[in-house]
Amino acid sequence: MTLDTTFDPAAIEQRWYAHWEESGQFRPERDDAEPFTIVNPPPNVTGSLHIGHALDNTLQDIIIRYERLKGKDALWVVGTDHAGIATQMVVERQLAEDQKKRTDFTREEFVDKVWEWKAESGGTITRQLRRLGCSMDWSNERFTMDEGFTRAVTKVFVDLYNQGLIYRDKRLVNWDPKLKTAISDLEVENVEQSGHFWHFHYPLADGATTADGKDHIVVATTRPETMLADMAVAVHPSDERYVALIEAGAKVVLPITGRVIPIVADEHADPELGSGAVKITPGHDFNDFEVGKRAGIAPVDMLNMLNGDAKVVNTADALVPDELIGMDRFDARKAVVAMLKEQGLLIPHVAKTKKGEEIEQDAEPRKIMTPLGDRSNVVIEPWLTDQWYVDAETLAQPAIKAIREGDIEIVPKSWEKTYFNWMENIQPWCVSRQLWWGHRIPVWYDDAGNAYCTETEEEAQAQAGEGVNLRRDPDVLDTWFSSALWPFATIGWPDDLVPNPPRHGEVADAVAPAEAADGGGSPLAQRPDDGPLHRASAVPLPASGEDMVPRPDSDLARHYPNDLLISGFDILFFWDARMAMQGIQFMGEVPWRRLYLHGLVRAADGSKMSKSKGNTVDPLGLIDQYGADALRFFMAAMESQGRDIKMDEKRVEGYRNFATKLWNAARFCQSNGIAASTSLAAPEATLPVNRWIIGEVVETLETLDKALADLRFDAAANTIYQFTWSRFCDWYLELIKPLLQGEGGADADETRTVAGWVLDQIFVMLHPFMPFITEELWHAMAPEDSPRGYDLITAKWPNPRATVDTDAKAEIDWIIGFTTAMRSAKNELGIAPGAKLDCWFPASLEPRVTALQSTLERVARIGAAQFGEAPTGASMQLVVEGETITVPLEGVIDIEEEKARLSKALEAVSKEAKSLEGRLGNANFVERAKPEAVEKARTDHAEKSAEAERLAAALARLG
RNA sequence: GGGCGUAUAGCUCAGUGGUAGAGCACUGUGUUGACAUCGCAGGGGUCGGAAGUUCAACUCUUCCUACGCCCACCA
Repeated sequence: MTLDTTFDPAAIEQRWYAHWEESGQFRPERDDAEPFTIVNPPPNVTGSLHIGHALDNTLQDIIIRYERLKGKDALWVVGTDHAGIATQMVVERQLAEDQKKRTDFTREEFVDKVWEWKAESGGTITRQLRRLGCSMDWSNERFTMDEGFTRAVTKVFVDLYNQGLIYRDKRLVNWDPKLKTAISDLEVENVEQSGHFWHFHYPLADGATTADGKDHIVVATTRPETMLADMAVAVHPSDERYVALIEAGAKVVLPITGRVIPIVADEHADPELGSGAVKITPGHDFNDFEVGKRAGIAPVDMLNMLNGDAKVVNTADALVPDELIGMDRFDARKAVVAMLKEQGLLIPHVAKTKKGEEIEQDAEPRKIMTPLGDRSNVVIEPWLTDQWYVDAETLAQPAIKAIREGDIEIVPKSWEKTYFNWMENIQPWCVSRQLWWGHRIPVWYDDAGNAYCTETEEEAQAQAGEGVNLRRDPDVLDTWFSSALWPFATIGWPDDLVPNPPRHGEVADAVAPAEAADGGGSPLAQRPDDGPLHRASAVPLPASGEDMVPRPDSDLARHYPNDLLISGFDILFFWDARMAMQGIQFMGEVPWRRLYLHGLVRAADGSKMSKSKGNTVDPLGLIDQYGADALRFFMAAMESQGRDIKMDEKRVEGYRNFATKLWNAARFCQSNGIAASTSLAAPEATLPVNRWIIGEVVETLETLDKALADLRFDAAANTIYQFTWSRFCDWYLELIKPLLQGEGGADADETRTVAGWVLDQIFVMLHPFMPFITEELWHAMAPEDSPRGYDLITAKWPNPRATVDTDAKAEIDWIIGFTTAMRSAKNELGIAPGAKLDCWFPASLEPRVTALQSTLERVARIGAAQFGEAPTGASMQLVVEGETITVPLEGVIDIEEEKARLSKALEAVSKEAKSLEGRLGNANFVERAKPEAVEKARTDHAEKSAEAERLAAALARLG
């Protein structure tokens, strides 16, 4: 197949991707091969491919293609996430366009609508991943709400419940008043906003006074409206101003409503801050909640004055003024301040104007760290509700240990500290969400409020007793609760679990696979923990992995633990850490051996890309313009560990040029009768240039393997780039041109064979980075008479079985050195680059130069070669590896220019020689430095001195 | 307040205990059949600052400065 003169990525990308996928090559049958597994972070089903996905998936695809080429049973698990809040919001927005809202429908109707939406629009991102060239196993594409996954989620919830690791609790949660759901700590973003800081008086009850004779206590707050739900004023137990009040059991009268509340002693109050007294609103502040509990207030008794919309409602004591009821929290804030002011209890803040005048304000302006919901972007309200919590602290312990003991390697290592810091201070994880779209919590309540947590309603009914009225918990689970199961629930858990063989029995494979796979009499039905599910104790049971194990022949057994997880550091806590916890809990083993964390792709100016800022770069646009291969190569080349990537479109363009370069090199080979070889081993070669390039392949391969083993994507990409362009194209192809142009013969045959072999090695080594162009060329360059029987994607990684030929390397290095010196000298002296110049070589070089005559004529543009003592007179002199080559140029060059050129070179070399001389003259260096360093300094010095002498001599000859 | 990261050529970034590299940009030059999405040659950096360790520091240590990120707290 003759290659087109231009390379058109769009034309080949679609064709090859479809072919790979249709022919099942993303996961070829390799039952006997060593498994290698990566699970893809499931993108939100609502998502479309953004630049961060492009990075994340390119890196994974490079590794998975590399491992596949190395012959492993490489599995890249793919699927999408149901993305509870995000998806529900998308569908609600769609309803809003028709002037409808979620609550116009029943829950079932709405959920059906979401499924409809998913069926129609949920495939966007998976199509886009294909455009990037990602070689995932689509035959097992999963969804976090598909049937099997749902079973896994339910089982995990029930198991954790039975183990006492999931419980229901009444406490403050982060409440999103816009989405009207609880969210976890991680979904809250703390943003600094300008706010106010008010001070006011709480009059002391019963005529009491403070130690300094005041009849009130000053409190300060940024949220005055919550004072209506205050339940105490706290002071530090050792605060002299208030000890007497505490001892006397003094109280304060809450302004506006006149409710009398106690003064309590609590270490939380900082005597150094303000008055040292702090209002306590246990129902609306996380710190106050704790203080309240210490003061003996049970959560059920805590006053709550807001509803789910963050509007004022009556507290339990009905002590909210009527005119505030129904008011939004921010309006209530203004109203409360106005009331306090009216009662003369507001202490004005004295500020200075720019002119130095003092003015009074109601409050001190202040920067306040404000909690915002990451989805809704509204201020989060601490709100007292019943929610389901996961005992994250217990689950975290083995996950911490796994990193400490090296069961999981985090790359780059610097992230370990962040991981430990978070895991060691982990808080209970609120997993219930007041949404309709998601995994419904598998808990049923009877009319008395007893909870039954079972996998099915039937089981719950059985437990509750026949005829008992049951009502299912309306909440769904946090999306991350389900995605935490991704590494094992996508590959057969829990269906492929079988009871652990008896520990004392010598028969390890007691369970026949066939029997285990049988659906009806599944061993699952007799699992040991069958039976009453209301466990009395909260003592953790053994992890499921200890009594149930993966069936030996299953994917679950084979591909868990996964080998590697690649994710952005931004989901380290959300997802990675939770996978570590759940993986260990349910599989008894870490989810993956290595965790690679990459950074963010930033805009060209270094700012964070965001839709609202309008500075996003669309990866699909880049693919359209430069090709998927170029974008992928960019991502790889820019991915150095521990650093974000700044978008640089010029660089993407550069890698498009690289693809074009390779295309043209292939065209050149093709037009010269070179076909890519099908031999794994390097061909036999006699010519230095061929022996040299084989050695270069060997070295490149070593460097590349090392870089990929270390997950140094940048080093890997640069290695193959540099070899292809600077070695193969710039030198090897130029050096073999004269050999190809002659009559033919043995040398030409050998060269065609070697060139074809090297080309083949490039295709394979480059394939993980640029899968499309390499697959295209790999087929196009196959010998006419023996087309490839299989595709590059499932070909074999290079194994040249050759070594570096040092003699050949020395010779080619000399050619490169001589050619470069010649070109440079000509350029500096203003001699036409094409001018063929006769040269006088030292007699010692006669054999080499004679053998290389045609090559040197071509690349270095030499004319006649003569040997021995050069004639005197105006000449250009080249010093190459310590030997002088004279190029007589009587009448052609300006002798002064040549002198200047040589002087400059001499100066540079002398400087280096002198520096080395100084070092060698330092006794401390010679005595204390490593012997290799001293030896190297000696040889370098000898070399530089010799070169300096040569240059000096050359200069002298010019008079 | 705690933690992490970054600072190297005009720009974007690699890098190593032994006197600095790439791509782009820039300058000069070249189109007698692979490629102008190209070739050849070249200019350009006291490696953020200070001190220390060392025979030797861009590299290791400490401190400082600037920028960025994460976590916590601010009643």
